[in-house]
Amino acid sequence: MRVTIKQIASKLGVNPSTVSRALSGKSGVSDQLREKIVREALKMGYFPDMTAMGLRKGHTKVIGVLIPDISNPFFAQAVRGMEKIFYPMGYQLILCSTEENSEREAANLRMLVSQRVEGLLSAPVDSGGNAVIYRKIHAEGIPIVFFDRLIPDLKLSSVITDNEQGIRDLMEYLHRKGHRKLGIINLRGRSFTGKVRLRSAIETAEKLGIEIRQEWIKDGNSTQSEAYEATVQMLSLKSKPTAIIVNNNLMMLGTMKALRDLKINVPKDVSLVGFDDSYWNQIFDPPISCIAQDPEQMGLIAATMLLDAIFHHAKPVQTVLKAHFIERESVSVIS
Amino acid sequence: MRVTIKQIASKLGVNPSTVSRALSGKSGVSDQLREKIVREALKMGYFPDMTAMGLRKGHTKVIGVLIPDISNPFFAQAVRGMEKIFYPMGYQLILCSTEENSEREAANLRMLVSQRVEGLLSAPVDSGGNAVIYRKIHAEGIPIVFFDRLIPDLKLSSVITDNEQGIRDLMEYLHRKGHRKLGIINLRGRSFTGKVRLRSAIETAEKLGIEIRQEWIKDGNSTQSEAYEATVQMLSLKSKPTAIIVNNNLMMLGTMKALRDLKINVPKDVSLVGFDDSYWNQIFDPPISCIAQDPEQMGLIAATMLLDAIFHHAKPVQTVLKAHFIERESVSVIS
DNA sequence: AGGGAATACGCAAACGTTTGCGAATGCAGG
DNA sequence: CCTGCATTCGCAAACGTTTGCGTATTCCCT
Repeated sequence: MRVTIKQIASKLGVNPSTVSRALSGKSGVSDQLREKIVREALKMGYFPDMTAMGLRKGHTKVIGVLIPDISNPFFAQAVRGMEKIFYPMGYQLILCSTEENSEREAANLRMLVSQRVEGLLSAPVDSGGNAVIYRKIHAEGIPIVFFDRLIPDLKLSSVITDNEQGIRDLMEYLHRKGHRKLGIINLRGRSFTGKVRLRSAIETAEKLGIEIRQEWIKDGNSTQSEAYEATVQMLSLKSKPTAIIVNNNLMMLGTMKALRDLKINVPKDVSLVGFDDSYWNQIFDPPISCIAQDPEQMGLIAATMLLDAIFHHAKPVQTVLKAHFIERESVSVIS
Repeated sequence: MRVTIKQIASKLGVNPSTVSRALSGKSGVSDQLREKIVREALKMGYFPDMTAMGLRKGHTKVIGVLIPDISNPFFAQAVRGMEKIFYPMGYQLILCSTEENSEREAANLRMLVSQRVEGLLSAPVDSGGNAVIYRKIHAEGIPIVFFDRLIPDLKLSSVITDNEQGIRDLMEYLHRKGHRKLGIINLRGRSFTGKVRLRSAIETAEKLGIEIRQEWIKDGNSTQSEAYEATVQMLSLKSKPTAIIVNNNLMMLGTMKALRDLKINVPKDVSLVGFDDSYWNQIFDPPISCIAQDPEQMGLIAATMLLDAIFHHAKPVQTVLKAHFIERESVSVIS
C-alpha cells in the first residue's frame, strides 16, 4: 500500500540502511548510488513516515498548542505568529481548543504527550487548575511556554502582556478626562487575565480616587451574548458609571450591541474603552479607544522561546510585553 | 526517562503483551491482574505512545486540516466545528495555515501524509493548483473532504455554500431597491470562492439588467488594507456605482474604514452589502445587510463526512449549503 | 608493490506497541 | 481418572525507521 524504505531498497537491491542514509543526506553512500536512490524514491512516490522516525529518533517534529477559544481572533492571530516560526523549521502544530474547560484541557494535555509532542504552547484556562499535570509534563522533559495567561505557581516560561500597566494607562486616561465613576465588564472565572485585570482596576481605582461600586462590576464568558446582558444590567441601574472598561475583545461586541439597542450614545451618554484591539474597534462608530496588544507578536515570541528550550535547553524565562494605548473617540470629557 | 509498557511489565514481573492487553481493555487477562496493572500504570504515570501505536496499528488518531488563513474568523469558526466532532472521538487536529500560497499548501500536504494523518480537511488555496497531489493522496487511501472551497476537477467529497444563490439573493435585493449600477470588491487570485462569486455576479447582472463596469470590479487579498485601497479607487472614479458588494468578510473591514475616511455615508451616498456575516457586520453603523454563512456548521458537516469516509469508506459526496440573506440597514431605496 | 587509511555498503538491533499463536493451567463433564 | 474445552499468560514477530559496528573495496602514499 504505502511505499516504504524497504521497498525502495529491495527494488534497487540494496540495504534499507543505505536508502535511509541516502535520503536523509547522511554521508557514507556514493554520490552515484545516492542519486539513483533519490530518483527511485521520487518515482515511487515515497513519503517518509514521521511516526516511525519519531519512534526511532525520539522527536516527532510536532508541537502542541492549547488555546481557550479558536474563534477568538486574539488566539487565532497568536497561532498565526507561531506558525510563522514553526513552518520554516518543518514543525507541525497540533491545535487544541479547550473551550475554557479545565477537564478538557487536562484531557488534551494527556493526548498531546501521548502524541509525543516536542513542546507545548499553552494559554491555560485556569490560573491554578491543572498545575499538577503541567508540572508532570515538564518533569518528563517536555518544554512548556505559557502565553497570554499563565499559572503563577509554576515557574515555567511565559510571555504575557503587562496587564497591570494596560489597566493603569486606561484608567489614568479616563481620570484625566474627568471620569470618577467606572464600570467594568470582565471575563468571568478563574482565568489569569480576568483576575489580574480586575484586581489591577480595583487597586488603581483606589490610588486615583475612582469609584467602582460592586454593582458596576459585571462579568460573563468570552462571548457577545453574556456581555450584552451584563451591559444591559449595568446601565439599567439607577446610578450609573460615567465610563465603562471592557476587558475582553469579544465582549466588546456584545457591549456595543447593547448600547446601540438601548439607544445609549457613546461617548455622550457613557464613555467606553477596551482591553485588546481586535479588527473591529477602529471601525465602530465611534472608534473605540483601547489598549492594543499584538497577539501575533506574542505567538511569535512564545514560539521562539519554545524553540530555544527544545534546542538549547534554555532555562525558563518570563517575558512581559508592553501594551500601548490607542486614543480614538469613545471617551468624553467631564468637567 | 519516559515510562513504557515494558517498564510496567518488568516491574510487575509480567509480559509486556499482558500489560498491553490489560490497559487497552482487551480480553485474555484476569480481572485481578488487570486491576493491578492499571493501578501500577497510573502510579508510574504512564502515557501511551501514539507514535508506536500508530506504527503498529496503522492509524494515528490524527486529522490534517488545511486553511488559507487562521486569523480569518470564518476559518477559525470552521475549525471550531471540526473540533466539536473530533474531540469526543479522541482525534487530534494538525492545523496548517497555507497563507493562500500554493507551494506552501503542497509542502503542508506532504508533511501531513508524512505524519500519517488518517484524513484530510482542506480549503484549497487554488481551484486547480495542487490537484495532482490531492489525487495522489487520495489514491494512497487517505480520505479527503474539501470545505468552503474545492477543486472542480477532483470528484472528492466537499461541503460548500451555494455561492451562486447567495450572490443572486444579494443582487435581486439590490435590484428590488432600485439599484442598477453595481461595484464589486472581490477576492483576488484563483481561489474557488473568489472566482465563483465574481462569475455569478456578472451572470446575474446580465439577467437583471444591472450594470457592472470593468472599472467597478476591484480585487485584493483577504485583508483590510487592500480592500481599503480598492474602495478608495472605486469611489474616486468620476462615475460611481450606487451599490457595492463586498465578497469577503475581512475586506468588508477595509471598505468600511475607507468609506468612513472618505466621509461617504452608508447607505445615503452608497449602499453596501457583504458576503459572509462575521462578528462585526451587525455592530457597524449602519448594520450591514449580507449573506450569512455558518462556518461552524460547515466544519461540523465536513468533519462528519470525513469520519464517515474513514470508518465506513463512504463514497465521495458533494454537499451544498444554503446561504441566507439578512436584511439590515446598509441599502438605500433608489426611485 | 605493499601498507594504511578512507570510503561504501550490509547486518542487526532498537524505538514502544500490538497480536497471532502456543503453552500451561483450571475446570467441568463423562 | 481421563478427556476436552476455556481461560490466562508468555513468546516472538511485526510496524518503518535509524545507527553503531563490521567488513570489503578502493585509493593514496611511500
